[in-house]
Amino acid sequence: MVYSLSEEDYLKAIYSLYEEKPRPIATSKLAGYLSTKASSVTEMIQKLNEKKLVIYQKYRGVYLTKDGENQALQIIRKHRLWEYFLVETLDFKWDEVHNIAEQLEHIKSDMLVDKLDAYLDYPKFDPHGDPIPDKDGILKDQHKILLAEAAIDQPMIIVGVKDSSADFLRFLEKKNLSLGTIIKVTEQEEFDHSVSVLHKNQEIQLSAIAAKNIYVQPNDK
Amino acid sequence: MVYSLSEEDYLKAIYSLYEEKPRPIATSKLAGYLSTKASSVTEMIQKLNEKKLVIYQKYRGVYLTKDGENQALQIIRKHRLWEYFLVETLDFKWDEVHNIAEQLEHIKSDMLVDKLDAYLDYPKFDPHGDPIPDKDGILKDQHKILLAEAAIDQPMIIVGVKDSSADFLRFLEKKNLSLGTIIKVTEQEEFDHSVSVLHKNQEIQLSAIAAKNIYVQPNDK
DNA sequence: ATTCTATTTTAGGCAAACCTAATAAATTTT
DNA sequence: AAAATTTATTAGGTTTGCCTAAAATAGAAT
Repeated sequence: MVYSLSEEDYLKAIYSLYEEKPRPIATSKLAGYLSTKASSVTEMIQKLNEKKLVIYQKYRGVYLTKDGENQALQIIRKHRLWEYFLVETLDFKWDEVHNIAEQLEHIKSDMLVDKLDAYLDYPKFDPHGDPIPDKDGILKDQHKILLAEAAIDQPMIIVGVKDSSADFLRFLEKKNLSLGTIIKVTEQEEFDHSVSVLHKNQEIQLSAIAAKNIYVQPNDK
Repeated sequence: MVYSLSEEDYLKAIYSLYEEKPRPIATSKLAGYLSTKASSVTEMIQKLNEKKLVIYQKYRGVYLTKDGENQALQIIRKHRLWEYFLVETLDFKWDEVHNIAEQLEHIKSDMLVDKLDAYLDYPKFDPHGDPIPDKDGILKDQHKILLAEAAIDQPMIIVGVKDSSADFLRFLEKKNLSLGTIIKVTEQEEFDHSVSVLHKNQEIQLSAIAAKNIYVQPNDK
């Protein structure tokens, strides 16, 4: 089955929303997330309900069926693969890719997704550190933690950011930190919770605020 | 200004149509090309006329304004860049890329086009041998000729095909011929106009029909 | 020059997705 | 538990892009 751009946006939105908040998603939550009106949401989820992509009961919110979830995962897969492509292949910055990926995720071609995936060498995480679902919709889980919580002297790899504002990404660039950078916490300051990290024999100072916005993962595997 | 998917399709169609047939394009020509009805075409070109992208006069057909032509060229630029990307980077076959590029050409991001162009190293021709307009909409002209018309013993490079059916492309593959292959005509048969070409010390026989569907260019550049 | 034919335009509708305003249901407050 | 408030749904419109059928025009044939 092939779905409209709007239908795809709704499926993705529902999935995204219940990663944090619990299922059934309220109509108003969706309307807020999609910058649309509650009445438009009601209309659309009724349609998706008929297509058996969601379970919807009047006044009780909505959640995805297995089928709807698979669809959502495939869209998210495409979104994140394209983000990875934009950053790794075309040299975009982390914060520039979202809008473009929002468009690219709707391109319909299984072959394209497969070939892109292969070309990128089957990446497991996108540039923001979020996992990329595989062909079957399976997500590798992340084990990512905040740099602020990393143990001293353990080699870590930067896998993403929590704050993906242009300001923060520029800040990281200035400090020579980016996706894939391998660092080691050498010191944690008691009084302001700032940290010192070592990167290629260079000592870098990061405030608590910065350290709480960088995701890292133990560098083994 | 940003235009709808349909508007873009119409602009591109008008441009494509008057590469062959003369300007003003008839409503029915456009309808045929776009697989839509004449009444729909009338409606749309009236809208494009108001937006000053085309000049339209009742019953007398339509042609592009300078602005409309620039828009069309930018869409064609995107289409052909993406085709080049799909074939060169993702290893698609020539005949598989058109539908996907039809979708990708509508992605809106100047930066994406620039970066893609740079990544591909500013290609001048797409995999079918058609020229890719540059940022300013300038087309390099091709000097491509049919293999059937190539002089004997002059090294030529395959730059495209006229027939891009799956059948023909498979045929070429079987003969070990593809985009960029360098060949030399060694013999032209008088009686059936078939040709013999040399490719890496291998003699290949091609019928007149085949030779009339392969575009080549002198291999100097 | 008039008639015939083919093309084009206009008129009137339809579906998708959105909107505002009115109503209905659920939830919270008293 | 009733009233008040918040949230959700329905009703009725709008826009975009398509369609069919009817009317208008242009071009060809007599």
